[in-house]
Amino acid sequence: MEEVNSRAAALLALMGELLEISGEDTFKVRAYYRASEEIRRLTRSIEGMTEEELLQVTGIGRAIAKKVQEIVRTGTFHELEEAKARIPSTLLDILQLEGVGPKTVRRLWQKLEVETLDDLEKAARAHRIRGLKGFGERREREILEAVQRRRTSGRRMTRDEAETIVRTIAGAFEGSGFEVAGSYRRGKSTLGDLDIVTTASPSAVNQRLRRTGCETIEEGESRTSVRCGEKRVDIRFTRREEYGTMLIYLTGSKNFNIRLREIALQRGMKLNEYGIEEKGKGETRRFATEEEVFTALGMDYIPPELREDGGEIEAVMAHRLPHLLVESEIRGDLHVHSSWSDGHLSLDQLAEAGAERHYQYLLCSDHSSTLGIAHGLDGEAVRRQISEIERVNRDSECTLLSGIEVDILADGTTGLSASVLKDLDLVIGSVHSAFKQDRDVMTRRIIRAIENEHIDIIGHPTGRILGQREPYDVDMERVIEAAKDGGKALEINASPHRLDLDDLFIKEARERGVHLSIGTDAHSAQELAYMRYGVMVARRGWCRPSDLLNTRDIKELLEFSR
DNA sequence: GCCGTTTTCGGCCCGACTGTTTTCAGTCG
Repeated sequence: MEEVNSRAAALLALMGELLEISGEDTFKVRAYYRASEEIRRLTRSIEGMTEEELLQVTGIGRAIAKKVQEIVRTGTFHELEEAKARIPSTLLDILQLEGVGPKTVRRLWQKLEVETLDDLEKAARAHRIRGLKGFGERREREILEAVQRRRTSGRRMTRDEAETIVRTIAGAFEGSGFEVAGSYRRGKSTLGDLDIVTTASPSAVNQRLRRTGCETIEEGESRTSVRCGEKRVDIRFTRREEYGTMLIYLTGSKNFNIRLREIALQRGMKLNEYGIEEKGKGETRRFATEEEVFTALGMDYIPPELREDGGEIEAVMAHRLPHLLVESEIRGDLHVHSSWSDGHLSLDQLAEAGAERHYQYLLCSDHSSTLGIAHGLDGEAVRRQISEIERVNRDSECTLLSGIEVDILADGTTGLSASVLKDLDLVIGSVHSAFKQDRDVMTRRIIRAIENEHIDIIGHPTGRILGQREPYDVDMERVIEAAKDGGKALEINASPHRLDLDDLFIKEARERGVHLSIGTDAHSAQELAYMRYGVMVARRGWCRPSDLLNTRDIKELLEFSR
């Protein structure tokens, strides 16, 4: 959120990592991680917060409150600077390796003077690691492999990449059900690995997995891990009558599980992935569904997308969890391209594809002509497209709305003139050039577009492309404020390569009452199905149906643009 | 380092799996 908040969150997390390597008490380490997470999620700026106000935030006590204030004043805090002087920061790269934790990092550093990935690779190749007590040949080889994997990949998966892997291994579960849990089920935009729960028999699955071409990492009766195309997949076997607790456990998040188990303890129960044990009774109650588990804990059901320990537990206790948007409430897609610019479908085919998805409308939003590569439309082409859309709409179940995705030029003006834009049903303004502008220039550029009376929606507001391009430097705080003042909408771009806005900004915009719209940015009929990703991140941002323009019927929608 | 309808001190989520262990520490989720 606020720049200073993310800085403080990063520094507190860094402190946690350094303390881990120093061999500090794990509870102290956890306290830093917890405080970091809380500050990252905070919607107000820590700048100007008093110590007493900071203490109101759960997970922040006297000591961390003072450090936070020191960060606001000086940009860092002295314990952190001391720790950094003591511990080489390059050790953090080693800590990130698969199978390498803080104790290992510390020993490699102190015994073998390993400080960098290069040092580690050399030590492994020279067989110096196997000489350490507690390490063997095998461990040395695994460390070396982890270093090499880091060098070749390490990038997180997009959701469509994850789905490809799921399709590859689905055959191994044939006959029995399986469900992808973990961050996938929580609707995260990118995924580090995949977690699968199944009631299938371990031996059958293990045997079939070997034929999928995935490499086995470990194999057991209750858990098996494989690597498919460099990505790790963890599979947990469970009995049908324990499915509910196992699914909760494997869906996470980790912090959510910790909170849930703490709540169970407070109520005299012990929760694990097999069930709930009433304290002192020694007898475990089992649950086939998640709903039953939440009920047993005295809670309403919490949808997976909210399970981040980001306020949902407090909300559910107060019975104030929002009714989240579901995909069937979406009445249309508010960002699609046709063959008039760089899309694959004609206007007739678009209308047909929309009707197949039972949509009332599709916003046809081709590029404007300033974007050369995309064969954009000029004013003349826009006029011809409008009359062509009128023709298509005469006998189509799904109405095409006339629109454009107009470039927001470097100075904040638009790539098409007002005389063209005024005749369109809805106008999306997007940044497609000059990404390197500094924060203030970029922010003012986008705000100028928001203030343009003809622009209704800001497309992919931060410009990120997952795993490829960082967001441009923009103060979303100010953009959200401007969108609120101007009554304009911010887009949730549902392309799995963008998912922009992200969930935290969605949540903030929603809380401030800013309109949001979901657009798939589809260039083909299949890509209209990206809507599910958009709904997923909207749910992660706590969106109710009324927060989205897409749930309006066509008449209400057009009122928005007036 | 944080926290309190058990507690202002003494707890802090819980279990699977691995390697090199002769009884368990480290890592992971």
